[in-house]
Amino acid sequence: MRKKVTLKQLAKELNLSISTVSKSLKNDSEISEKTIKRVHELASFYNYKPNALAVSLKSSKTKTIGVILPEILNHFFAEALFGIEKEASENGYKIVTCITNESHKKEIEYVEMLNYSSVDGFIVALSQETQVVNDLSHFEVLKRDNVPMVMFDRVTNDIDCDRVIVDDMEASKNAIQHLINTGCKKIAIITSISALSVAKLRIEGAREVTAMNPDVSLIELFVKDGDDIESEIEKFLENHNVDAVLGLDETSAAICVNMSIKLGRKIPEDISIIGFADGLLSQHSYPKLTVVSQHAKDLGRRAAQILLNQLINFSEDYKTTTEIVKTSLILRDSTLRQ
Amino acid sequence: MRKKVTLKQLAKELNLSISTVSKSLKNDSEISEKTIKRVHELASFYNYKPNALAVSLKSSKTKTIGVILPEILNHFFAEALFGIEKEASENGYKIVTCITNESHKKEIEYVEMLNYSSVDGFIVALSQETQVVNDLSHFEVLKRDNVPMVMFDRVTNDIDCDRVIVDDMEASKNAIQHLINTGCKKIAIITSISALSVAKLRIEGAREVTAMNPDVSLIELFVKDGDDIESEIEKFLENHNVDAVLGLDETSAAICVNMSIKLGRKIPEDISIIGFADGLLSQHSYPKLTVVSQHAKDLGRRAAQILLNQLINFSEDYKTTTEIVKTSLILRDSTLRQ
DNA sequence: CTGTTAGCGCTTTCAC
DNA sequence: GTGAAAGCGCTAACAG
Repeated sequence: MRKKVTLKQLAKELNLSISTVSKSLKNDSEISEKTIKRVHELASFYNYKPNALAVSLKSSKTKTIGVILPEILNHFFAEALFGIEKEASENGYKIVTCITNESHKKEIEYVEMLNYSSVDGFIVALSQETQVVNDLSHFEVLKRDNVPMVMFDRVTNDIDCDRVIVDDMEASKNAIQHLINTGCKKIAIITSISALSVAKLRIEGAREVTAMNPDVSLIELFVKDGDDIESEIEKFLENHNVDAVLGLDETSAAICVNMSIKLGRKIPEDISIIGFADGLLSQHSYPKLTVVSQHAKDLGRRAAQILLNQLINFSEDYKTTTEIVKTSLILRDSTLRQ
Repeated sequence: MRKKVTLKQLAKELNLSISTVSKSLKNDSEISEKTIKRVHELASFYNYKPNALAVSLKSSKTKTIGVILPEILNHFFAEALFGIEKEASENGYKIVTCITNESHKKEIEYVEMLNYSSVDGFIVALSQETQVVNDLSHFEVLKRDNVPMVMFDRVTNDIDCDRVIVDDMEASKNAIQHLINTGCKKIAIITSISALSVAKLRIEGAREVTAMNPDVSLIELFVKDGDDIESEIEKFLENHNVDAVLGLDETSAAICVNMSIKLGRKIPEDISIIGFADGLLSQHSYPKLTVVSQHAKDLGRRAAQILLNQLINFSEDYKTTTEIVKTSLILRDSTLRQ
């Protein structure tokens, strides 16, 4: 099928040895100007490109990063992937993308598939199932083999690796504090992802701030997987006359906006809404949603930078870091009282 | 850093030759039961896995597909990627994902990067710039080398390869016809991607149907790259008292909904809206948007299936096909008169 | 300045 | 039943 020019063929045609051709292509000072020129000319005539596989086998570097994501339809991860891909490609690395669909089993399969030896390192966000069952043996194997790895967003402290996260607790505190500052007294937090590490931190932050404000009450709605989110939220909003909602994930937040409108609640006069969301969803909702931006693209970029740094300047006694990317509250018209 | 067990080491430890070990692991009938057992035991003790690079170099198959996408933040492509990844991984293939960001130059770089020889085949959706300048030489090189390739959604007829597309013209016709059937007389088509092949087909379809209905008028708004889409659309809706809009891309459609509300137009009493959109955006807009679904996931899956079929049963005289995936109009509450 | 050689880890043919 | 040897395409140490 595909027949590609090799050093061997160039060498034969030029009546040179393979190694001379190889060195010439690298403009090795050992080789005469004239030979270098001849070699380059024939090489570009045939559009010669070294076989990446052979180079990798020799050098045991693939210039490839394995990226393991729980989802891709979620805008957060799409954006993170975008950041990772950008950083990687700018540094001459490719990425192979694996989507676990929140499955622990698939995560294990992917890690095993990529470890032999098609990638130089990993960037991973844990699947929901992995976080629930808390079985990390597949990553322990990687660490034992000293494979560079950085986790982002969905991380664990049980594996010693670099981490890039958002300060979810702080972000949540700020959001709740902002609601309190603008006069809200009866605040709801709503989410369908309460099992995730990130959601737990957001919940904790919300509780902490409300605990410090005795005149403010906090009501929590955790929609279970499989429940009909829309109707659960609608019911909840009907039964609890809250004056503010913090949606802990994009979907919950967007649904809160729509259901409030449906129930005839005026935003922001009757109800203030903030969401953890970055996506188009919130930019194009009406009214536009005030959001806690997690800067997913930056998270991804940063994770890639840290990994690339490890790949390029590897040293035996590497110290692991946890980097916290700042979130920000992006105020958008009219989901908040002034 | 990473020290992996090789056949060589197993062979040494077992006092066997490399080839015997290799055959044993494949349960070759030439080898004695006893040896096979010993080998398997030691192999699983060391958790031996063959080095993928070496296998690939030998077989010149990488079990990897190169996926070249113009964007990933666009839900359509995220969904297509999801479909591709799913199909690929179910068949033991990995994907390397490249995002051109609509740049022709990056597209060329990626194709060259992957062609030597890290992927077995390509799945590509052309970048906007490539469609505009219509320079396809990088793909011609691939075809000359007989590299399996399938294009989807953003395709060209100038390269002889498999294609998976949506019948954009038909879809557009159906949408416009639906608007006409529900009594709309002054219809607008709005888009910010008028340069793309897909948009051109949608425009053509709309024109064709309206031409056949003399009492219906069609008004077109093509927002240029770089313009402020929101205000352009707002201005347009203010100046043209249309009773229906077909948004040719998700963003345009969502903005039409929001701007109509902002301008006090009642949906669907004053204005009916349909959009080419699959995303959460439309599912969670309020009122929910009626959409032409492009079934992006199926497009991706199908593209992958066709490519995998080529990779697995390759024959010299392969006939190229263009497959058309059906679209469907998904009616959602209240953006359309009944 | 150029060539020989060994080797990355594996598969496969051919001897023994 | 088992092993030696060649080769995938490349790099690099070492000879000449």
